[in-house]
Amino acid sequence: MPRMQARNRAWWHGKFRGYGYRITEGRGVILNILARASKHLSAEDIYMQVHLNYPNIGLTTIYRTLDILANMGMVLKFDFGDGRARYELVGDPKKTHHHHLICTECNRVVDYTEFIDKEIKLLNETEEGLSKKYNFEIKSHLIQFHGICEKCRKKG
Amino acid sequence: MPRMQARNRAWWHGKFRGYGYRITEGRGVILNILARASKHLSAEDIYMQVHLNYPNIGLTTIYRTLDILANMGMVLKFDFGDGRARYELVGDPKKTHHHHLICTECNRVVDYTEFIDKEIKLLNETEEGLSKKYNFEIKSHLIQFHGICEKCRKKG
DNA sequence: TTGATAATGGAAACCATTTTCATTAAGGAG
DNA sequence: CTCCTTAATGAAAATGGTTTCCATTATCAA
Repeated sequence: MPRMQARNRAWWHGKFRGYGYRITEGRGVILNILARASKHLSAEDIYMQVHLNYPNIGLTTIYRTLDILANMGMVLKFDFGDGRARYELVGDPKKTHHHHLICTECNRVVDYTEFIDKEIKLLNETEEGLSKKYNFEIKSHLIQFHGICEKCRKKG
Repeated sequence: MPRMQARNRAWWHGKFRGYGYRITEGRGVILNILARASKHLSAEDIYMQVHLNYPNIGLTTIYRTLDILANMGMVLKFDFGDGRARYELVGDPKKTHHHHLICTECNRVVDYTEFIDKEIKLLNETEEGLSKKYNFEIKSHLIQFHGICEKCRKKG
């Protein structure tokens, strides 16, 4: 693997440095793929894309990188019920805050951003109330709706 | 395993019949344990309790029963992030509707029922809107808050 | 440039869950 | 109640996503 050029500092270098992590080519590649797709990728999805251009980067590195990214809050990890975790890069909260509609038959996932304003308001109130009552430091929330998607409804 | 007495019909027999499932001792035992605990049990938790009095009921049966219970809507299946699914018997919605606060450090789970009224209202509106817009038949929702619990905060 | 050590990859381990398959038992028909 | 079809079961094996191990490589502070 070629040596990283220390010259061009990518947007994510600062954050990595702040956490004491080293800057490596593999991490950059994974972040770029996440940034390009930005939604719903499984570890293997990422691995396959990485492998096209960097066949010597292993699946283990994908998992390890996703793990530290999740710990840094740079990616969100989801479970849509199909036995593999999915990862999304966290972007500008105002633009990208969304939740998921998950089809329990075909596992299709629809992102929605509607009704988010009201939702955020309620969530903030709830978080505040819960934090006080249970002395819980709330870091994030998860909202999903489960049901049958359009295509599966038509099928049967 | 002794033959089931057909005489005393337990509360769940009707539902099972309706779905074409047979009434077996193992299923009754599992349902009783779920009804007694009613929260957060993993398949193995249930297996261990079952095993005390019914050592010939296998883990496979636990999984299979939980699966059909979930399909019938009699139990909810949760993922609290520790790699094993948890199951809760569904009770009277008005009494038992609750969501979870999950500690990302120790995996402790707190149930909360506060703020549920407002939440339900918003949820209903959102579900209605989403159903129309995406032609999605919404069956259920999942709300979780993640953070650090009281004990872990004190630890440091 | 160098040295300490973090990061890596490949293989093996892990472990919750599912599948297989031979056996048992539920429950409708008679 | 008895018979018979077939759903349900248990033990063992398989599965498959994720993690661990460990020897090697590469980052980066000095």
